[in-house]
Amino acid sequence: MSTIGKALSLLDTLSRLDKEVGLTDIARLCSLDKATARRFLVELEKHGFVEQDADSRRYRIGSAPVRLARIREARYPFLRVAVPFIKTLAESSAETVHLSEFSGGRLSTIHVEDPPRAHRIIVDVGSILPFHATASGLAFLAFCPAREIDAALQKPLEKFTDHTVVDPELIRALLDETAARGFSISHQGLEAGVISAAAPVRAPDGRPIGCVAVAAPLSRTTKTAIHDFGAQAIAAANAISEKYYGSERLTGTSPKTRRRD
Amino acid sequence: MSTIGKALSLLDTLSRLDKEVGLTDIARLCSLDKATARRFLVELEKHGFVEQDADSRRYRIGSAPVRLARIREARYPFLRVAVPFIKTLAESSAETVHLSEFSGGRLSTIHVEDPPRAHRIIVDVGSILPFHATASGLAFLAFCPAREIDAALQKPLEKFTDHTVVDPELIRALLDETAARGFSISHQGLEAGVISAAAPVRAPDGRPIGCVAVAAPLSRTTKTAIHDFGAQAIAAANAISEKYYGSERLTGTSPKTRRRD
DNA sequence: GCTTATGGTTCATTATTTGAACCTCAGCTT
DNA sequence: AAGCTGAGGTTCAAATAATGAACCATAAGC
Repeated sequence: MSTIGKALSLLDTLSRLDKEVGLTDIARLCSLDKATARRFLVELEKHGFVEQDADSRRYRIGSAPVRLARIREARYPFLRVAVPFIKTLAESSAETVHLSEFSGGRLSTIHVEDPPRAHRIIVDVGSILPFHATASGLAFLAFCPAREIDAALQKPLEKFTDHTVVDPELIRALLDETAARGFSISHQGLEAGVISAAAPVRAPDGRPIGCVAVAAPLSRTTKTAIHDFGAQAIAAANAISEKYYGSERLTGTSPKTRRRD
Repeated sequence: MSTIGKALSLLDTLSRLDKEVGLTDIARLCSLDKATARRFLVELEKHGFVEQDADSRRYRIGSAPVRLARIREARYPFLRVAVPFIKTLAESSAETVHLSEFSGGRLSTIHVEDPPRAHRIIVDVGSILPFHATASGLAFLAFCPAREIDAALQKPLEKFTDHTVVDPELIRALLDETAARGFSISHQGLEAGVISAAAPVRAPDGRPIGCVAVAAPLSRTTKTAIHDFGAQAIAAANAISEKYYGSERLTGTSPKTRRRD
């Protein structure tokens, strides 16, 4: 892997920890030599991507990404456009609704809206959604070109719960079902006791860019209810897509041409 | 410079362009070979930091920073804490108020609130604020350790307008004045016809982390008014600092120890 | 159909990255 | 207090990855 790739992976690793870490820890977590990790951290710090606490000497994500994110959102306001729809859906479903985006080969949660009730599913911003074990992952994959599905299913598939489907052929069946229905269902795929439904937000060329997902406690969720959530997720996802690309393409370059896949 | 540094500089350069650019342009702008620029872009793209438009083949900032920024803001909610104060100040002053943050050796605008009137100063999110030529820059420097002031004044100081002060000794006088008064004034330092006042947001150890600035058209701004803006900027900056570090230090590591400078 | 752009690729040369061993310091144990 | 442990940080020869001139492919303009 290139040096840049390793440094960005370090940054990624750092971002997934829920606390600041020391040099030795981050080096171990990234399987890097301490000296190498340090050089990366120093270089990343120079550019504001990490910060070192003056007292504890531990490292954390810096503020440079905040600047970049604001520029990105000013030009491609995915969150700004999507969040109102997520909010509405969280209210109408009275369950946790989260929005994910595909980036760097993975699907990550970029926004969460909690419903105003005590018993609800907790999803963290920044968490990674495995393709085979989450409603979002399945909804995303189901609308990807075949070769991307193949690639995803060739990787080792972790069994998170007793219910996680890890047989590639069974997953393909789920994907077909999802593609036909327009939304996916994950029945305790990542965590026991949680059921969720998700639908992809798609670019004008059909390629998915992220997902809208509703997550509910299995105990209070009927088959009818989850199908209803799925239908609502489709509606929200399509509304986001329309609004995002509708206003976006005004500044875009050539909306007509269609990529070959 | 290290490879990582060069790649991050490329990312920075890309973020400062107000449109997508092609490979040849970005390579030229970064003084890199085309092949090198391309390898950087591919690597950055793998991690979601840049995106390539499928049609035009041009590059833009990707969505990875959005994820990182949300994690950073969830843990160190500078924007979330600061924005309400900036909004209030924009209303009470009826002028443009912007918030900057020190990151990667530079002071960059991270939020702007426009007042509801037609004739106002425009500030862009992401713009860099030169230390010697802006109210924010002066307010920041004035509260930095002496050696950082020296370092800043040793660099070539660009003369943006006829009024830009570029003599290091005169700037030192402005900094002393700023330190004594608590806020800085920039009289057409960066752009003709604009006057602004700024105050630093400071960490518990006294080190500034960013600035609150009010920018107004010179034509309608009296000396009394600009001093009033300055006083309001101090109040806002202190309120931000208190709220930010007040809640922050609960999860922090060791609030008592004081760094030596 | 030629010219001149563009984006993208190759591979021998070159410069950077790498990491084992090292230092220093703070806290803990005996 | 001496010794130990593990932290962050540094060094420099060896190993590896970055580099860029020259290349190809394609598209637009003439």
